[in-house]
Parts: sequence; structure tokens; C-alpha cells
Amino acid sequence: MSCAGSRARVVAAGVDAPRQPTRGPDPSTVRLVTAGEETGTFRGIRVGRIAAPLREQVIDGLRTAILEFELQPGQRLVERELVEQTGVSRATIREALRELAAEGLVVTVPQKGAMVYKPSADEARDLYAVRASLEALTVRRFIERARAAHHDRLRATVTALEEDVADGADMHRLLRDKDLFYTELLAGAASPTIEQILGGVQARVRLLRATSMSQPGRAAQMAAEMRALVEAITARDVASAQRLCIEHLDNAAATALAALDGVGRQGS
Amino acid sequence: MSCAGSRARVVAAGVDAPRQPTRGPDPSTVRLVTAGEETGTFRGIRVGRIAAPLREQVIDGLRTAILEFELQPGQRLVERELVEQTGVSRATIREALRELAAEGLVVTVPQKGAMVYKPSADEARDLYAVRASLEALTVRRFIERARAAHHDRLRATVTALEEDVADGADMHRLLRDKDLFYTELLAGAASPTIEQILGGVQARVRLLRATSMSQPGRAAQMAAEMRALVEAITARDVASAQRLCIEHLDNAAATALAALDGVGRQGS
DNA sequence: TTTTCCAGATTGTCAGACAGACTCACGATC
DNA sequence: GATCGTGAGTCTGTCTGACAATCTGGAAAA
Repeated sequence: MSCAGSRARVVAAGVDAPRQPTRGPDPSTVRLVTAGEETGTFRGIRVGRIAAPLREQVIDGLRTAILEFELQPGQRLVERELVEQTGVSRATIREALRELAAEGLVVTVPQKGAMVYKPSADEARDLYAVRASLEALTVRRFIERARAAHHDRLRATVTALEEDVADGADMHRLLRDKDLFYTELLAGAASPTIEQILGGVQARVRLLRATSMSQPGRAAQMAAEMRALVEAITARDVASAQRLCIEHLDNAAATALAALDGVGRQGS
Repeated sequence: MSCAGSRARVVAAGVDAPRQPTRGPDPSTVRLVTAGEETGTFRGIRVGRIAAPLREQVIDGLRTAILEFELQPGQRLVERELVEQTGVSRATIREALRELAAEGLVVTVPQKGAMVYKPSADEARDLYAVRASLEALTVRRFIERARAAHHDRLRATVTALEEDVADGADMHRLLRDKDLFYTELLAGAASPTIEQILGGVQARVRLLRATSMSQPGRAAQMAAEMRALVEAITARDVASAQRLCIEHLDNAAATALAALDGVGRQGS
């Protein structure tokens, strides 16, 4: 992900690359410009605001690791191990864990520590319900606010998804396609507030999506649903779009929950 | 070693009541049973789990101070000052701030520090929209899951609210009444997931409610809306209840936004 | 008056310590 | 042989002290 030479590796869970001295004020850490954030322009020269604090890098790294299943749901996150893997101090790790905990991606048991969030069947049901509500809202906002370019990009993500499904791409790839779709949807909805809240929910649901999408036949059905949804959005038909959105998530929930019941718990 | 005399005051923002020893392992801290949490029962003897970590106490204190407007929206939260007011170390304060930041009650500007969240008009609009979606969902869950006792308690909160409105109680009191209503609603809905997510949104909206509810005439209207809502819930009429819920929040949003535009920014 | 520069205040991060809570295996007891 | 303590080791919760980098406000210089 970001980062420089040897520092603050992306906490790749398990992999341990050796580490240099590492000091707070180490210049090699500071120079890189973190994507978004406050970036100004002066006379055509991009002035990147300092990379996010180290803490942010750690948070991003952990979040990615969790969402990519490098860290399995239920897995314990021992502070000392994270310190070794990331090279940052325990204080920083703890701050990062607190933030991820508030975000819902990790749960903290007092006197026991943090572990990757592992939704129960009941929680999963509610997460899907919450997500359906919020996505319906997002779709409405998209139709209200998005400009032509947004519509085009949104349609493009669905096309890409369909192609990957046709090619029989693996689940990993399809998940990424869907992520792109939602990224565009949120961009067009132009609401940082919704983005933040829905983002947290989607992240947690993502921990379930792996199981749901690997069900045979589900991928094709999913692509069809997305296509219908995006058509309704293009037609600026709020009611239909919201209905399709909710139906899509109902289906996804049903599949995921069925898989959850069937599989039980192997894994970690 | 560790601390002594005057420590860990409950961060009452400004007010400083003296405090007892209080240490992590100090028995006087440990003995109190934190409301919910893991509490087991053995042969009729309630075994309370340890009080929340110090950090949790700080978070609760800060959260309360913010929601009670002891800390004004936009006000800076300087770490050193919090350390002095609470008596806990900077590390603990920082962890608490990270958690509140992820929760949305404080915003953190890199290299600048934390300040109490102060929603812009746009953000306020979206917050109300998100809240409407989620509360409609909550109402549905309540009707699905709540038992008779829940219904009774919910009705009771509305009755109390009506009485306070009739008595011309102050806004502070009315806010508390509404909080009780929502507490009951969430209890009946029996969904920790929804509670967590909606809780964060409500907290942020609460920072606006003070202005909206102090508008003349709004209190009575609000009480009437709540009454209608609770009647629909009692009748288990999901569609009507959801509609009333959304209408109620649309009104609240309109009032709050009007007040927000009119007032501008005085305060801190 | 405007620009420059310095000192103080504040955040970001680190290192090291230590008490208390938890886990678990080992040996003593019934 | 099964139960109960006990003790070592591990890990979290907190504290202390320190220092670099950044920001801010105001004094000094142009």
C-alpha cells in the first residue's frame, strides 16, 4: 500500500519482514502523500499534506488485512505481535485498535484484547437490514445529485462485473468489482456522512460476502440484479431503484445466512 | 508507581469534584457493576464483571459532557487539559479520543487535535436522512420483536413526554424524555447492531436537537407526532408507523435546519 | 505596513515499567 | 481418578517521561 522503503510494512498478518531502528522522526516515513486527505495546489505544484499519521497507516493496513481475509474473523489481535509486524509502538497500535473497534471491524473484550469481528447469524441479519436501508437512501441521493459522468462510471462498473462473471472470475475478483460499484455509487451520492456510516456497515458485511458469493449460481444472479438496479438508476426511477436495491440485499442476506448456517464454523 | 490521591475525576468538563484514589486495580473502582456487559448469575447471586476500564469511564464522561453541551460543538479538546481534568494519563485520553472520533462525536484534524463535532447544514441534512432510514427499520423490528412489557413502557415514555410538554418543561427535560423513548424503542427492537449504528447517528443529531426543539410550538407538535407513532406501533401497523417515523424526522430536520440557517454561529 | 523569524504550545510517537487479569499445566488433596 | 489450588507466563490497562515536527501568535526586521 503506501509507505516507503522499509518502514511500517502493511501489517501483512503473519509475514514478518525484519525492521530497522525506526524512530518517530524518521524522514522515510513522512514523505509519502496519502491519497486523499488535504492536498492543496499551489501554482500548479501539488503540495501533498504530510502522509496520514502513522496511526492512520496502521489502521488502513489492518483494515485491508481484515477485509482481504489475511486476518480471519475471530482471530485474536495480540498487541505485541502487531508491534513486531508493523514496527510502530504499542501506544500507536492501541490507538489504531480503538478506532477499528469503534468502527466495528474488531471487537474488544476487556482484559482479553481485540479480535477480528465475526458476525453471528443474528448480527448478520441486522447488518444486511441496516445496509439495505442505507443503500436505498444512497441510491436516492445518487439519483438526486449524480452527474452524467457519475452515471457513466457506475454503468461501467456493472459492465465490468458482468464480463468478469461471464469469464468465470473468482470470488475475490467479483468482490472487488462490487466494491468499485459501491465506490462509484457513494461518490455520486456526494455525502461524506452517508459514506462514513454505510462504509462501516459494508465493511462488516464484507466479512460475510465471501461465503455468500461463492454459492454456485449466485454470481450470475447477482450481476443480473445489479444490472436491473443500474438501469433503474439511469432511468432516474427512485422507487424502482430502491426496491431493486432492497431486493438485492434480501437475496444476498438469504444466501449468506444459508451459507452461514450450513458451514458452521471452520476457518480460524 | 502509579497514581495516588486525586485521580481520574469523571471529566465533568469544567466542574471538578474531588475524587477518591481510583486505580486500575483499586478495589473501590472494581466493585461497581457496569450496567450491561457480561453479568452472570450463579445460584441467585449476581456476579458483576469488573467496572469498565478507565478509558471507558473517560469516554462516557466525555460523551456525556458533549451531549449535555458542557463541551460546545466546535470546542477544541486539548489533551493536556483533559489529562488535568480527568486525572488519567495522556495515553488513555488519546485512546478515548480516538474512539470518540471513530464514533463521530469529535473530529480530529491532523497536527491540530480534536474538537467537538459541529455538523454543517449539509451534514445535518444527511444525518437526519440516515436517522430516518434507521429509525424506520428500528420501528419495524420493534413491532416484530417487542413484547407487551416493551409496548407498555414505550407508551409510558410518550405519556411522560406529553405531560412535560403540557407543564411547559424546558428543552433539556424534553430532550431527556425523547432519549428515554428511543432507549425503549431500541430495547424492544432487540438489536445490538442497530443500536450501535443508530446510537452514533442519534448522538450526532442530538447536537442539533437543542436548537430545533427550542423553536416555539415545536414541542407540542413533536409530542403529537410521537403519540401518533406510538399508536401505530401499538396497532402493529408497520407501514403507518414507518411513515409517521419518517415524517416526524422530516419535520424535525426542517425545523433544525431552519434554526441552523437563522442562527449562524455564535456559541464557542 | 508587511514580511520574517523565533519561542511556546500541542500533537504524534516512542521506550520502558509495572500491576492486575487470564490461561493452563502441574502437583496436592479427597 | 477427579477436583482444587497454586504458580509461572502471557497479555492488557495505565502511567511516566521524552523528543521531534508542526502550528500559532507576536516581536523584530525590512
